[in-house]
Amino acid sequence: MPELPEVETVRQGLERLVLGKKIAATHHDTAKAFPNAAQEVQEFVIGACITAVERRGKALLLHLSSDYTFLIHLRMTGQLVYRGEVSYGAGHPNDSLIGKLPDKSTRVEWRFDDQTHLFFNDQRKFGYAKLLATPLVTQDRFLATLGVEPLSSAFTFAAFEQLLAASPQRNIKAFLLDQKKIAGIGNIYADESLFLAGIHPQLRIEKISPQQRKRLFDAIPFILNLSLTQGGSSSHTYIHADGKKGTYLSFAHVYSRAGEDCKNCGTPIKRIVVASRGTHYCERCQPR
DNA sequence: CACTTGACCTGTCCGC
DNA sequence: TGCGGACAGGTCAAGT
Repeated sequence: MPELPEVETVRQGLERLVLGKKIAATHHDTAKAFPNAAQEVQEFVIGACITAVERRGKALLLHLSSDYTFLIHLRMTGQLVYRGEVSYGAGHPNDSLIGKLPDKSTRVEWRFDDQTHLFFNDQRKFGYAKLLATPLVTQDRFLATLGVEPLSSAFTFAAFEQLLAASPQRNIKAFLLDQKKIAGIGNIYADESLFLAGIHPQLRIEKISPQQRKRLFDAIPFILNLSLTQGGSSSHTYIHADGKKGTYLSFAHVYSRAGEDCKNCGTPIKRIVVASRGTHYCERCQPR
């Protein structure tokens, strides 16, 4: 569920909380979550400092002073949570923080030399944190094929139209979810941007009018930025780097609102399956 | 080759 | 209350 705004919010939190910290130890539970050899970790991680925190699509990059980089993907339920020495008691204003760490969902733990910790928690074990030599990061199979960043200056209407023109037969929702076209849109923001653009999620791209294309092009950065200003969307598994929750879903237009009234016209929001994903839309505002 | 589908996991919620 | 089944979405390998 972490999509671009959630991952970017985590990135900003990590930049504030762990930039410059020196790694004293690491611990991990499964080879899948952290596939590197112990020898490699000992040599390039222990004693190294975090020099930069970058985001590409939904992936995070923790650059180290050793010229190695952790490529971290949260996938569905991954969380990166920093804990200092402070412990919050019940009833404290920060009681929205998830509980004591590490817990049974902890996959990786980084301990810094000031005795604070960064935890990578992942209930469903889809995510990973892998160590790569920094010059090889851009060659990673996932990163190398990622599409345009929708909040960058490279995402122009001309570029968007060119991408659409290359997939005339595809339905628009599957296109939006394809990270090789545009990087960072997931199920929530695909549904929300299609609602704002008034486009049916199953509409084939060749059937989308020039006006609708422009509305969709405008809606994508609009909705991503709106969510970003709210600190990302919230579900029971998404959490900030400091352990607090986001708020966006509380005012989603269609996502997760099946059966509820459309905020535009009052028609009940429908839920269908498109590209194997739950898909929410208003059949009146988003005609086929 | 472009695209679609099922698998990967585990916790939660709903109906019986 | 317990239990089975649907559901949650990001990406990749396998299939069309």
